[in-house]
Amino acid sequence: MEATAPTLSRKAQIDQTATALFRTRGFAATSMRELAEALGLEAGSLYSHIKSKQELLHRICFRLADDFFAGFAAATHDAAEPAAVQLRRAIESHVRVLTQDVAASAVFLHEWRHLSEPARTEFLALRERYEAGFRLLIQRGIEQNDLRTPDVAFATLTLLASLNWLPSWYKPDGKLPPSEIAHRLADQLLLGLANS
Amino acid sequence: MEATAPTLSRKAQIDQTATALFRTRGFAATSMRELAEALGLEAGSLYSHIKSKQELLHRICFRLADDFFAGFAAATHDAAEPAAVQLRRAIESHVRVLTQDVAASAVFLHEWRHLSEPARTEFLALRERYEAGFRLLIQRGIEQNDLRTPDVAFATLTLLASLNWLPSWYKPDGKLPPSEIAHRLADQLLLGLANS
DNA sequence: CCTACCGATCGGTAGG
DNA sequence: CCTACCGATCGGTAGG
Repeated sequence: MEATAPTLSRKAQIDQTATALFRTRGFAATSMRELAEALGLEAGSLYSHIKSKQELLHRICFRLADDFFAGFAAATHDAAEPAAVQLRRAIESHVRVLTQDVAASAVFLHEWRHLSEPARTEFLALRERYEAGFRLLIQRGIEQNDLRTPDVAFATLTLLASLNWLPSWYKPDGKLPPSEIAHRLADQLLLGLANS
Repeated sequence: MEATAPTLSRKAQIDQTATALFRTRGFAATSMRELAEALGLEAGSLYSHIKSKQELLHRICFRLADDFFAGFAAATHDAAEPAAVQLRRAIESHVRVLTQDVAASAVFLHEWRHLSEPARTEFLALRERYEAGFRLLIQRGIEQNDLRTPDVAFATLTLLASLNWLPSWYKPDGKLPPSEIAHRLADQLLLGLANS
């Protein structure tokens, strides 16, 4: 019956617990013994479910990357829309992915550098491609006269930076629902803090 | 005569090299043997200059904290100025500290959680106090009718987030001088991306 | 999934 | 600043 608790496969349980530990203690500072203990088993037993510690990090980082790309694609699917509207949708999608699994997002944002090669290089290429998507939206928004900025690349980095700080303070049980957070972030970034 | 290279004390050399390693590889993943090798000596020899690995992290993090506070105090010294002007100065000061030593800034921003207690708690209290300073400026800017935002705490976090992403892409030899970067960041954050 | 273990490496110290 | 070393812990494996 197990009414409330969702039944996760052992592998999914390991992923989830590893994500939480990597987030709070960092990848390098988390030992496989800690992870095993958090799951209530012995260190050696982990290896009947996973190949290595590195594999855990790899799966976390690349699953998130997939989610970000899927969300971006959906947000910009309607080519008839103004770029500024697509940008707003893309911001909301980005926030949705971040808030859906804050722990995994934090690992994605801060622990990717511990990926071993060639995964690390591959990861950076994906991230660059994702940023390029936002850059293009801002560029087109300027051409359509809806946006303005002296430096598109600069503006893109700043925008994503504001969004990516979210996992460091967002609490899933907070009073603001993710959609409202996304809305406010988009407003603040697009309209600024200055009055008129 | 050692014309160009500044003569650093051995301890300062250790700090500097440790900062660079902690930044690129992370605190936990950096071994004292790596650090020693980068300095051209044996691991054991480090301990005639420092007490522990932890001491290195502590010094880096708290020196930066001092710099941020000193800059903020100078930026907001003139109580006769409108809060919005003080805020702009504080943003510029923050960017100046970040760009002055990007490696140390990155360690300050990402490796502080490896501080052992009670330093870690003390550090978080300092950070909270610093954020409160920005929050107050934004609050007063609203009262003086120069700023607007539905949520001051939210706006403060977003603003600092945008600034704090800088060490992850800033290159000291880039074409934009720090003052210009500060100016653009302040503009983008205060005025937004939207046209009119 | 456990027991028992491997070689490697860790932060740090003693003695010079 | 080096040599030589300490106990502890690391990721991972063999065999069951």
